[in-house]
Amino acid sequence: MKSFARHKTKYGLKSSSKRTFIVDFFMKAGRHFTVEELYNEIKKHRKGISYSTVYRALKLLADCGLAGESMFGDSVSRYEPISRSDHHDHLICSRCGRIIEFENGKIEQLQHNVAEKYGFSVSAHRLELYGVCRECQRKRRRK
Amino acid sequence: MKSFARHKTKYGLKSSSKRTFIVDFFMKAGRHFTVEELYNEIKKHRKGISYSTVYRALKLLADCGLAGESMFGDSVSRYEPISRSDHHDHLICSRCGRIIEFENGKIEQLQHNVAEKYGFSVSAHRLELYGVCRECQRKRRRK
DNA sequence: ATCAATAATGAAAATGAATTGCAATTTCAT
DNA sequence: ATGAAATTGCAATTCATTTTCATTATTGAT
Ligand SMILES: [Zn+2]
Ligand SMILES: [Zn+2]
Ligand SMILES: [Zn+2]
Ligand SMILES: [Zn+2]
Repeated sequence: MKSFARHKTKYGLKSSSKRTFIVDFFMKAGRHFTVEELYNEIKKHRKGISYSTVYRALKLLADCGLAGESMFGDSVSRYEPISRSDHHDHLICSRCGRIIEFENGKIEQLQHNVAEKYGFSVSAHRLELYGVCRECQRKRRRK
Repeated sequence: MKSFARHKTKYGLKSSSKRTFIVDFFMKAGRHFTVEELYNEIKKHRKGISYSTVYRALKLLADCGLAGESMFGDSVSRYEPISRSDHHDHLICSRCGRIIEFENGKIEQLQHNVAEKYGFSVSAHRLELYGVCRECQRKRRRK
């Protein structure tokens, strides 16, 4: 990832094949991971990378702004790659864990209005809709 | 609280003056508390109530649907009394911790539309705007 | 009032994810 | 190649949450 290289210089980091592997894998995957999920996934593809290293790589990406960190109510942090100014919110299936991303300009605008009304200077927000996804609803019906 | 008494019966609970005190205090306070905050607050008004008891009372209220539980990104659960069908969302000041509640019907409607589009059956949602509140912005300017 | 059954309580221990300390290893500019 | 500095693995620590368990309190029945 070119942008990670940029940050690497900026923060005086040294390169490491392990971290590179983690970063590449994560950025390419383009989906959400807990530290443990990413650790387990990476373990399948390359031996000898510890949990700590995965953890620190994700933290680093989050600090660099290349990864977003969020907790969907279960006290476990989840990370996802941030392409570049691609904001989105989440639909989370309580049954199967599926995470769907969406973006709604009108909602964003209305949020802005609300913040303005209270004199708030908003730097971030999160909108999460919890429920049951279409597939899980179907499964349930068939039973 | 009448509704708590109802649930007490339903769940085969016995009454206890300590728990009653906690529940009353919490429901009347009408604001957000972490377990520790409520514990400390209650300690000022009545001796001999342990952290465990406060913790369990809050959990119970949450199970009964009389308290809402949420985590505002700092990995600490916060509880707030739920009057009855009073949904609202939050503005959270990252500097002073102030929590402001708001409700916006248009946003709620748009959320509903989004869920529908993806075939999601939504049971809950959370919308949190993080930033700096009006007061903190003023303080900062004066410095 | 007494008794048994069961819930509530407090204090300590257990949990579980996040985070850190540290010695060993690797990177990299010189 | 050398040394300063970063990276890594593993164990240890942190910190809120949750559970355990011995003790106490509540409730209904006798
Ligand atoms: Zn699902
Ligand atoms: Zn996402
Ligand atoms: Zn503030
Ligand atoms: Zn609230």
